[in-house]
Amino acid sequence: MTNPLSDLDPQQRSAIASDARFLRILAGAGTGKTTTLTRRVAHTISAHELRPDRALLLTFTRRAAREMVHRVELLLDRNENVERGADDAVTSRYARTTPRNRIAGGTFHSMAHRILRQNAAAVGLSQGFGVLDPSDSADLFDLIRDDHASTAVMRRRIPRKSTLVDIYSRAVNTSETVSEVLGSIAPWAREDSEMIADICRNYVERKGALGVLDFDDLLLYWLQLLRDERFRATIAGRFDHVFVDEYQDVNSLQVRLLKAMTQDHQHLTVVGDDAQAIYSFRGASPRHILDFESDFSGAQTTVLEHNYRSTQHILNVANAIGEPAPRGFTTKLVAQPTASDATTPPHIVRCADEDGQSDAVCERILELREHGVALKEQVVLVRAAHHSSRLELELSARGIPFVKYGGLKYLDTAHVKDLLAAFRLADNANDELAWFRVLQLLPGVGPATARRAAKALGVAQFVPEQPSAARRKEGSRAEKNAQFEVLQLWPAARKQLPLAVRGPADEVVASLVREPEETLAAHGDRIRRSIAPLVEQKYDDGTSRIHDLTALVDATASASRLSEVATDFALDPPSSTGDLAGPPVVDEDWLVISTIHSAKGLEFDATHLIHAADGNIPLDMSLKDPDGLEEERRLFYVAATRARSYLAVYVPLRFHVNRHAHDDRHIWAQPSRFLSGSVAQTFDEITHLRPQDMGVIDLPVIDAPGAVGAELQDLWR
DNA sequence: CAGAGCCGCCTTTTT
DNA sequence: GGCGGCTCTG
Repeated sequence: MTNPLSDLDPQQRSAIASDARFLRILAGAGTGKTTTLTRRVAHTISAHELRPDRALLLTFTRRAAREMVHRVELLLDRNENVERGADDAVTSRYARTTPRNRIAGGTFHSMAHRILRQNAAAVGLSQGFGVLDPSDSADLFDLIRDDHASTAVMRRRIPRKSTLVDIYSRAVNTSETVSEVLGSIAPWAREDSEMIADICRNYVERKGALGVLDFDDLLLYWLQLLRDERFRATIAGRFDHVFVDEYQDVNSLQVRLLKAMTQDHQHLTVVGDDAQAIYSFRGASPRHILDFESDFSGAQTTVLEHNYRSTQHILNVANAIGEPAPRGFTTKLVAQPTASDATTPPHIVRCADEDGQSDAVCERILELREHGVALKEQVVLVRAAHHSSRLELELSARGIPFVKYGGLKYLDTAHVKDLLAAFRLADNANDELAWFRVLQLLPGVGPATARRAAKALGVAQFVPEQPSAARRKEGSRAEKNAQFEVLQLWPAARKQLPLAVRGPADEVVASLVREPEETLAAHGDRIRRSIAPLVEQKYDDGTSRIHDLTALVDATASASRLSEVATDFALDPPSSTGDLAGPPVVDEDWLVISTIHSAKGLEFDATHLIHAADGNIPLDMSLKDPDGLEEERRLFYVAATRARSYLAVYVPLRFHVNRHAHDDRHIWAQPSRFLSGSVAQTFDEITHLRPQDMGVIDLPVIDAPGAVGAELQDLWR
C-alpha cells in the first residue's frame, strides 16, 4: 500500500500529522492550504477512529464549506475503500448514497443557525425564528431613526441606515463601545454617540419584540448558549475536533466562540495567512492569527511556504507587494521549479480610459482563449463591484459570456424581498418589518400609510415588559393564536388604506393564511399570485421581475415552512448573478468577474485586475487611517496571487467621476501607488491604444500587434 | 398639510 | 438604486 502522504511536501506532511492539540498552520497563498486542511481533517478522523460527524469544520463562506466538506468525504471514502479493497464503481455509488462520511461543517453563521434552531427555547426564541439579513436590519434602523428625529435637521445628522448597521455590527463584533466605533468609522458623528447608542439599544429591543435575529445575533446567541455550562457540555460535546479555515478573518467574538467550543477537548486546528486579511471592516483582525499561541496556551505552529500555484514571475510580484508593509508578511512565497520555465511576465497595461480598458481586457481575454486558456480559467478582478459595469457592457456587445460574483445580490432586488416578506408574514404576522414592506407595494401607500396600518394591526408597539418568550413557551399553539389575533385586526387596519387598494390588500392578506390540506408549495404560489400584479405595477421592468418570483416558490419544495425559505435566502444568498438564472448562455464556458474579496481562495490561469488607478486600488475611501492602506495592500496581494500563469493589471489614465456616468466628467488617474518602485520592476509595461486614442492621448505605442500572442503561445502550447 | 412622487446627487468590501 | 430635498396633489 502506498503512503497516503507521499504526494505532499515535508511541511504539509508535518502539518497534517501533527499531534498538537492547538495547531496554527500559517499558509501563504497557493501553498496547498485547502489540501492540507482537508487531509488533516481526514487524517485526524482515521487516526482516532472518530465518527466523521464528530469533526467540525468552520469556514467563512458557503462555497468553501461545501467544497471542503466534500473533499474530506472523498478522502474518507477512499481510505475505507483502500482498506476494503473495493473497486471504484462500487465506491462512487456507495459514496453517493451514504452520508456517514459527512463531517459537520459550514459557515460560522450557518452553524449558529443550526444550533439555535435546536435550542431555540433555551434562548427565548420560537423554533421558526426569523433571520434578518443586513438590509432588513437597515430597514429596522430606519424605522427607529424616524422615531428619534422627526425634523429634517435632526434627521440629516443621524447616520444613514446602512451606516447604522455597520456601527452596530462593528460594536458587537469587536466589543467596542459605540463611541469607539464612531471614532474609527464615522468620526463626524462622534458628538451624537449617545443618541446613536440609544438607537442601537432600541434596535435590540425591537428585534426582540419581532422575534427575529440578525446575523450578529446568531453568533451572540450561540455564545450565550455556551456560557451556560449544561448547554455548553451538550453543544461543544458533539465534537472532538474543531478546524477553522481562513483564521485571519476571525473577529474577537469568533475567537471567544472557539475557546468555548474547544475548552473541554482542546482540539483546534486553524489555517490562515495574515497577508490575506481583508475583512477588518467587519471586525476581523489579523491580530487573532498572530496571537493564536497566547490565546490558546500550548499551541504550536507550522508554516507552509512552497507555492504550487503560480509562476516565479507572479510570486515576484506578490513578494514585492509585501515588502513595503510595515511589519512584513509572515510568509514569503517560493515557487516550486516546474517543467517549463518559459513563462510570460506579468503586464501593466496602460489604457486611455475606461472604454479603452474594456477593449484591452476583451482583446486579451479572447487572445488567451485562442491560445487555449478557457474563459473559465480567466478572471477579471475588481476592487468595487461597480468597477466592472462598463466592461460588462463591452462583454455583452461582443457576446463573451460571463458570471459575476459579489456586488449586486439577488436578495437585494426589491421584488424578491417583497415576496420573502410576505412569506415571513405567513409564519409570523407579528413581523412589523414585513408588513411595512408588503403594504408599501400597494399603489398610493407610502411609509406613512404603511406605518399607520401596521400600527392598527397592533404590531408596531413595542412593550419592553412583555417578553415574547413567555408567550412562546406555550409552544406552537400559542404561536398560531398570536398569528390569528393579528389577522383579526385586519378589518381595522385596512381602513387606513386608500379606498382603491383595499381590495388587492384583502387578497394579499387572505393569501397569507394557509388553507387546510394545502401544500406548502401551493400556499407559496397563492401568495405569489396575490403579490405579482402589485410587483408588476410597481417596478418599471415589472414583467421581467415576475419571472424571478417563481424561482422563490420553487424553493419552497425543500422547506418545512415558508419563513424558512426567507431565512435560507438570507443565510445563503445566491452568490453570483448566474446562480438563479442558470448559466449565462448555452455555451458551457464563461468568464468570471469577481470582487477581490469574493475571489479569495480561488485560482485561475489568467487574472485580469482592472481599475488599478490610485483612488480605486487603493480605494481612497478606505485610506482614513494607516491600517486602511495596509488592508488595501493585502487586497492587491490577494488579487495578484489568484493567478497561476498570467497576470495583467490594467491602468486607465482617465475615468469617470460618477459611477453611472451620465455625464462626461473625468478624473486623470495616477497609477496605483502599489505599482511603483520594486513592484513595477516585476512587470512589463505595455500600452493599449485603440485607433481613436491616437492623438487624443499622447502615449508611446509599445504594444505591437501580435507581440503578446507570441509570448503567450510559448506558455500554453 | 401629509405624503406621494419626482429630480438630482452619490455610491466599498460581506457573513 | 438609495437618499435628501422639493413640488404638487388629494
